[in-house]
Amino acid sequence: MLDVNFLRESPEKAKNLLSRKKVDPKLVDKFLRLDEDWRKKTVSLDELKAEQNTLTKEIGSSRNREELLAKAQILKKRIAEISEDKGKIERKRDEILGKLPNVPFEDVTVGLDENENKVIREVGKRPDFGFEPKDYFEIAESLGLINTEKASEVSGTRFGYLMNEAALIEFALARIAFDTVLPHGFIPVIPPVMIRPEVYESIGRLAADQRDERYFLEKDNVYLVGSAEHTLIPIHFGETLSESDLPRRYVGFSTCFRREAGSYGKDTKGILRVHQFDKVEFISFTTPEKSEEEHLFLLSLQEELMKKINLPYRVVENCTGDMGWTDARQFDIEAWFPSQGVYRETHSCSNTTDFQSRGAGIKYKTKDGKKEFVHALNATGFSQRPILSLLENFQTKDGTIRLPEIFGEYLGKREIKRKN
RNA sequence: GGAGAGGUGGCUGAGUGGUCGAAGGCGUCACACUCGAAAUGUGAUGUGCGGGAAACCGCACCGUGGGUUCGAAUCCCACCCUCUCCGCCA
Repeated sequence: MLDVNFLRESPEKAKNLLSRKKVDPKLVDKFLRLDEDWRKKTVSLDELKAEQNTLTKEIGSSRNREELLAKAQILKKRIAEISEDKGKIERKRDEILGKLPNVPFEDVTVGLDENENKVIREVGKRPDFGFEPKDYFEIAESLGLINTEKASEVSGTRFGYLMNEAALIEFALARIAFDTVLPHGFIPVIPPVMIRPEVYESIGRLAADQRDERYFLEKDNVYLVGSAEHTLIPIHFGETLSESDLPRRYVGFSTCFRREAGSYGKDTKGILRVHQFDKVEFISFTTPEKSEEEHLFLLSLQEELMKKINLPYRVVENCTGDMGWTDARQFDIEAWFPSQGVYRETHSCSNTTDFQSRGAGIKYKTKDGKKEFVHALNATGFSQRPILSLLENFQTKDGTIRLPEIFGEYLGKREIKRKN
């Protein structure tokens, strides 16, 4: 959630920045009106309670109880009334606060949607086939790597069996991702994939724009996570770290569950967009001063990964209209899909500043003893999508896949051939 | 799934209606002692919100939410969580 004091002290700035994220700036005014009202109610309620406290102490030690008790009765009623009033206002106020996403940094390109994302660089050589490249799904089916027909029979649409080399490549990618970041002090984690509603809410992942995206297990009152990030960030829920602990970095591997509500008809073929996939995720907690630097560091790790598996990619900085709810700045990495001649998102990299840590109560103690909220960052390591890009980029005319060198080490082989 | 125990400050652990934001211990910090350290002694040491230029003042917080009461850590109700034993289980 946003800092209430930021809204109080710099409402014009808040409105300006929020409107870039397509948020109605009137919400801020609405918030401030309710907030002022709330503060007034708080003052009068506190005064009455102070009165009650003194009165109550007198009753305990005094003899003319009758008189005082009558007074106390009246006070009690007034307190109940004002308290109810305050509660109502508070709920309305907080509801609006829940509708406000993190503000983007001032210099983020203002735009409506992904078409206005800023391309920062394109890296790697796109393959130059002497033939019409096939799409990953056709390749995968012919090589027995993906079965969606059976999966839809068994589980429904947007599921797939990842099979044979594809299954093994997933493990190879995960291992490459871990091996790449472990030397940088990342703590390896297999986190829980179920999360309690209060905690989910606290990190801004049940906000209006994504609530429908979550699977909820009613019987047990838990959500399935949409990313390892969701349980990795609250690994320090309610804790205060010390400045010398920062940056604190984690690398996690988990299955991710997404309902893909609202994406009906989008990418229905194949497994580019599925309800369940595995992903390696990087998380970092830093001081506010270091978070932009850390953000670039995480991005550099992602690029290192892409270079290791030789995928042509580009880096974009998301414009304000295409940023995540919790993000102040976001980069995406998009891998080349030659069959369509387009780049598709395979990674994202976000600086959520103190938006998530405020809700989750994750602080750090500065060297001079003050407590501040940490900045939290998250970035994709490898998910399943790069497998698809690999199949397309390293296909050959006879249908064999010739994988980059690193897979010799991590997969034990570099060729995927049609099984007679 | 069955049976039982329990949730109090950074930790541990007292507290069964007012004098309790909460004893004691540990830890942490400051000071003293010391060449320095350890040990010892003295003092300090929770969080959030609101008001205030500030000093400071007020309110709230003993798992969560309700209730009883002039007054609740303490009594009542519901829920959540943790632990132990049994059962089941990768």
